[in-house]
Amino acid sequence: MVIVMNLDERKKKILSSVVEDYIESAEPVGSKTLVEKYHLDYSSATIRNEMKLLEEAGYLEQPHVSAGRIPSTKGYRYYVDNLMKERKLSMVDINYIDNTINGFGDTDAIFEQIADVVSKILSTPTVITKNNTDTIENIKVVKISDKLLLIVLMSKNGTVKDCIAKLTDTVEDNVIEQMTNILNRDLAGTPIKELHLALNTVIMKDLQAFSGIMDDVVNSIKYEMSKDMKKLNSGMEKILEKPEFSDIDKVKNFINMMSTKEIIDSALQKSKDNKLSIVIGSENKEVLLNDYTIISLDIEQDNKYLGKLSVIGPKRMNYAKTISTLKYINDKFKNTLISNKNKGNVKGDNSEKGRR
Amino acid sequence: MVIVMNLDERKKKILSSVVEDYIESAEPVGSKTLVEKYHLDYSSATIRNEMKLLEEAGYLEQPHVSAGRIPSTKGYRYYVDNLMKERKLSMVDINYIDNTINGFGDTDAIFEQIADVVSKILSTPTVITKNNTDTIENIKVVKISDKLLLIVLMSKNGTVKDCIAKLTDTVEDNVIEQMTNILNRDLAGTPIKELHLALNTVIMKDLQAFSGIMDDVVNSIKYEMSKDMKKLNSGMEKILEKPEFSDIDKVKNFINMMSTKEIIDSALQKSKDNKLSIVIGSENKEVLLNDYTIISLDIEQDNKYLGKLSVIGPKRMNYAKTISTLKYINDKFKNTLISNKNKGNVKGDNSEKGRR
DNA sequence: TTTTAGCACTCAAATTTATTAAGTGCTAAC
DNA sequence: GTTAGCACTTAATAAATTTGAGTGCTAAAA
Repeated sequence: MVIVMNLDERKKKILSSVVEDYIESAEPVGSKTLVEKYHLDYSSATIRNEMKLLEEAGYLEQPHVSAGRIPSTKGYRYYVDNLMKERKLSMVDINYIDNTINGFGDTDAIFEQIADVVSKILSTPTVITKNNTDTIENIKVVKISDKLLLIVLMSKNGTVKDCIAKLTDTVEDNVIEQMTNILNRDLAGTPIKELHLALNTVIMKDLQAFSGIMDDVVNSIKYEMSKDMKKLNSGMEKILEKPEFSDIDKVKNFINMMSTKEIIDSALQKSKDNKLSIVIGSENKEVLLNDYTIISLDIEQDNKYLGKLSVIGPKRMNYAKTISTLKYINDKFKNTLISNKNKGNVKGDNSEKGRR
Repeated sequence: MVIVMNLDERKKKILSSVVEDYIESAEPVGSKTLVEKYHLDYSSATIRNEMKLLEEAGYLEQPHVSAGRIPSTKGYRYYVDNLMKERKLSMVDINYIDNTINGFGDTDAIFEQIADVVSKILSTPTVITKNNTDTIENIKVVKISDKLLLIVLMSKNGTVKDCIAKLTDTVEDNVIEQMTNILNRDLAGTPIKELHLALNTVIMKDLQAFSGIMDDVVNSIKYEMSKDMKKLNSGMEKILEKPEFSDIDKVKNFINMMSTKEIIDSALQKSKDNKLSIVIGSENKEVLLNDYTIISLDIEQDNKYLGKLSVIGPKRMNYAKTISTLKYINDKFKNTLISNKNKGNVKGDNSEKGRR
């Protein structure tokens, strides 16, 4: 679909240098800088001619005539697709991730930890979108005290979510059992995003008799499931330090945009096919996001799609580092977290060794 | 301790008008504005003389010689203590609160809802500090599946908190029972803030035998209890619109300050004696907070102290509205939320009526 | 044909200067 | 005690000036 120009080696080198310098410095890059800093064995005049051609081909832009060049969306795209070198995550970052994400708590808690860690490392807001195509597999209701029930929802993909229901009346054990059975019968297999609706139907159809208790239980479930379908993470403190946010209006617009669920929602729905999706600047249909890049990675486990981890920042973001961070998190996630299969196996291995 | 000047009626009226106008407009208030807007039956020259006296007495300050006056910390203090009229919360706000806070979820979830609502109404960041002098009353451990335990912690004050522990090995029912008994025996009465320490002791002393499972359980509890002892709430979007944040450095400093746990921590510990505490500007020992006011209200229920609800904003905050909002929340809280006694009573009343 | 030195030109950003308007303090009269 | 009137101060705004980074083009060199 997109026609990729054939760039000769020198042009590639120049483009890649401009992108990398601009990512680092946030200043338009001039011909002199390129020659000096990136040891291009040509005079600045030659580089200037090349840059002009690159601009005419749409890879670079010039904020104004007496400024250096900055990459265009097309330039970033070419860089990401063809020029960028994979880089390994630094040991500092690896250690930080390993020591911070501990796998305690329910799925949401772990997602939150991940978003936190990614924000810290990349100095960027991070959003986690949970998979709401996942379906309910099993519901348990546990009586904690006279008027407190604990409801545990387990999904097909193995995530766990629980909520507390405070009852207005006391309730008999056998009532709880009946209720649990009905809930399981009617709700098993329901996609989480349809749970809201399904609960209404269930109440109408089969749970009239329990209406007193059910209101409390159902409302608790609804509330728990409805909240933070998208988990927005701060990371704001650090992104504000970036030079693109030296303008107060940009700060406000960005913060507002990030708080507008609809914008973020629609932006994140794009990447359906690819596990790693990179949407740069004007590639994003939402105009307000045209100055930003969103990089998302599907989080999977045992080939089950659990959700999407997305990073939102200025187009001038460190693509290489972002991608390697996301990938590292995903690898870690696959092997250690939420499911305990592997953790169990490791222990199993140890005990076998011990046995001989 | 503080010497309160005797201000005559005219001075009081002027001071109160300056404070209220400045709270509304964020601009230094001049003598002419006062005469016109607040119908003071004197010429601007007279008002100027009075303002000069008020400044000399320390109630007002002048940003520069050709500007109007703004209230000093002492001026705000006098206003809050002596001049401010209590105002009722508007019906719009009351409805918003009533419709948004629903009482579902555990204590943390409800606190979060409250912080959210307060932020929205006051356009200000809101912090909730949980009472960590509360003690553990009862611990329940529920087996959800082979390798999943649900641990429910109930405190003396009636708050509930739960966490999920993922086990590395399967566990027998009777083991869970034994473990639960030991946990309850050893931990009942432990203050929540000492739980971390106490857990270590318990493991050392009585739970050696269960070490395999306990690690997971204990870590889960620890993690759950350690996180968000202070729940910081955003509300940032809206506070940024206020004119004091038109300077980008102030924005950054404020956001950084709010993210620095220690500062907020120490600032909130002040108000020990009073249920409603107001710390204005330089009354705050933390220098970074000298431009801000913190208003906190103890949240209580059945005379039990559950935590503190605090609002942080510029000195120029709407004191009357903030206070009435906090009070309304607290009243609501006392009667409806967390505990279900009242809710139960209401239903009971209904059924009695129905019975006749 | 490709590269480069050299120079005129452009334009944003920084700096300086001028203008404006809001508000005061003081004096002298009411 | 109050107030009209006026000189004075100063931040904010606008306008003018300077500076400097970087370009594009031309013509000569490789």
